[in-house]
Amino acid sequence: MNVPVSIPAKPRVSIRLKSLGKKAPARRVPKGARTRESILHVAVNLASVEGLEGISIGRLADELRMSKSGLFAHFGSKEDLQLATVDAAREIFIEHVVRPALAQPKGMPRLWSLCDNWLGYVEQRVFAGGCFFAAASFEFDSRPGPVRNRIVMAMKEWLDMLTRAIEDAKQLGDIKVSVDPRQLALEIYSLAIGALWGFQLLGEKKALDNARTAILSRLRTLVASPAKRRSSRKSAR
Amino acid sequence: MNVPVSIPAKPRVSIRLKSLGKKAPARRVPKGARTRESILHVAVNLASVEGLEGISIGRLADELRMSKSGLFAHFGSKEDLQLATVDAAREIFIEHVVRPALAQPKGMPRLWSLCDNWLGYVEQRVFAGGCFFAAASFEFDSRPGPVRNRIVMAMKEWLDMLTRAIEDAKQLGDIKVSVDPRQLALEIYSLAIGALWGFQLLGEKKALDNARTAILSRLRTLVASPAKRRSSRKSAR
DNA sequence: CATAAAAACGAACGTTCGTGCTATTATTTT
DNA sequence: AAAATAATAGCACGAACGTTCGTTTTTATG
Repeated sequence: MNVPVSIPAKPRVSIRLKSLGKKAPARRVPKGARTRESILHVAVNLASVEGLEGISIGRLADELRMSKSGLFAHFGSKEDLQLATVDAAREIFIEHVVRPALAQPKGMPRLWSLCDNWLGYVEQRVFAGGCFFAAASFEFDSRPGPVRNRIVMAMKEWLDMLTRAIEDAKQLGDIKVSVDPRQLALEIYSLAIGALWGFQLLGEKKALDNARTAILSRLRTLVASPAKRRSSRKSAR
Repeated sequence: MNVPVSIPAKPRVSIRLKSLGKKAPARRVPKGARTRESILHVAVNLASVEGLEGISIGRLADELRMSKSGLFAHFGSKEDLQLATVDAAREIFIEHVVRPALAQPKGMPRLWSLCDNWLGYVEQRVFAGGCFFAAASFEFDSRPGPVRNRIVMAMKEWLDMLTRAIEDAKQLGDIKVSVDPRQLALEIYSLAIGALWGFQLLGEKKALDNARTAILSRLRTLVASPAKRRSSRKSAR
C-alpha cells in the first residue's frame, strides 16, 4: 500500500557490466516483458491525453506498428490493460516525484521537495497530457469498478506520502503541532491541482510558479517558533 | 462573454397566469425546443459521469426512449451536441452558483457566497458526477478543438466572476489592497477543486466542509484593518 | 541445431459508433 | 379543416470497437 522507502536513491548499475555496447541491454528480461513495457509507455501517454477510456487497442497497435491481436495478447482484456496502465503511470510518478524527495532529509526539506517535484513534473511534461492521475481521477471519480479502485489506491498512497512528510516535519519541530497533517496535505495538493488546471487548460504559464509561492507562503504560516526545533537531523534516513 | 449581472434574483413568474393546471406549461415554446432541452438535460448528467466524449447518441436515445436519428436531427453532429451540452451545463452552473451570489451585496458577502454555493452545488449533487466542468476541464485540457475552446471560455468566465468579486471586496475595503485578485481567485478555486477531488474520488465526506474552513481562514488572513472599510453598502446593486 | 515455448499475426466475429437518407407522423399556421 | 412545416422513425452505410481463433514467425532452451 505504501511507497517502499528503502529504494536506493540511485539505480546502482550492475556489479560487473558485461558489454558496454548499447545493444543487449540487461538481457535477462524476456522479449514479451519488453514489448509489454513499450506498449504501456505509449498507453500511459495516450491515456494522459485521451483518457483511460479513450485508449483503444487499435490505436495503440497502430502507434506501435503491431497487430491488434498481438498487442491484445499481452493483456487479457481492455480492463486489464487499463489496470496495467495505471500501474505503469504510478511507477513513473514515483520515479519523478517521490523518489527524489526521499533523498532529501525528513521534515521541511522533504515536504517541499514533494511539492516542488510535483509541480516540476507537470512543468516538464513527463506525461503528454499534463498529469495522468489528475485526468484519471476526474474521469473515474463517478465510475465504480476495478479501474477506479486502482486509481483511488494510487492517490491515497500519494496523499499518505504527503501526510507522512507533514507529520515528520511536525515531529521534527519544523511546523506547528496544531496543524492537521491530513488536512494540510489535501490543501497543498489542492493548490497543485489548481495550478495544473490553470496551466494546462487556461494556458497560464505562471500558474505553476504562483503555486510554488502560494504553497511556500502557506507553509511559512505554519513554521514553529525556532525554540521548538529539534536537533540531530543529519542523514536522509 | 460575461455573465449578465442584470438577471433578476427571482424568475418573476407571469403577470397573469392563465391556467393553474400542470398542463400546457408556457406553451409558446415549440415542441422541438422542449425535447432538445430534455435531451441536453440527460446529456449533461451523463457527461458529468462518463465524460463529454463518453456520451453516445445511441445511449442518449435509449435513455430518452427515442430513435437515434430522431435525436441526432436536433444537432448536426456529435460535436455540436457536445457544444450544446457545455452550454447547458453552463446555464445550470450559473443558476446554482452565480445567480444566488449576485443577490448578495458586493464585497465579502458576495465573494463568500460564490465559494459557498460552489461547494454546495457539489454537495447536493446538482450533476450526477460531481462537477461537470471539473470533469470536462481535465478531459479536454490537452485536446484542441471547438469543444475545448468552449470549456475554456466558460471557465475563464467563472474565474473572472471570482476575480471581480475579489476586486469589489478590495475596493470596498473588505480585504487588503496588496492581494492580487486573479491569483487569489485561482487559489480559492484550487481549494474547491481539491475538495471535490477528496469528496468525489476518495469519498471523504468532510472534504467540502474542510474546504469551507480553509477558504474562510485564508480570507481572514486578508481582511483589511477595520479603519480601511468603506461605508455605503446597502443594496445588492 | 533441433525443438519446445512464446510472441506476433491476419482474418473474422458481433456490436456500437456517428452519420446520411427517405418516409411518416405531429405540430403549427393559414 | 387544410396546407405547410417541423419532428421523429426506420433503415443502411462504413468505420472502429473489443475479442476470439488458428496459423505463422520469432525467441529461448536442451
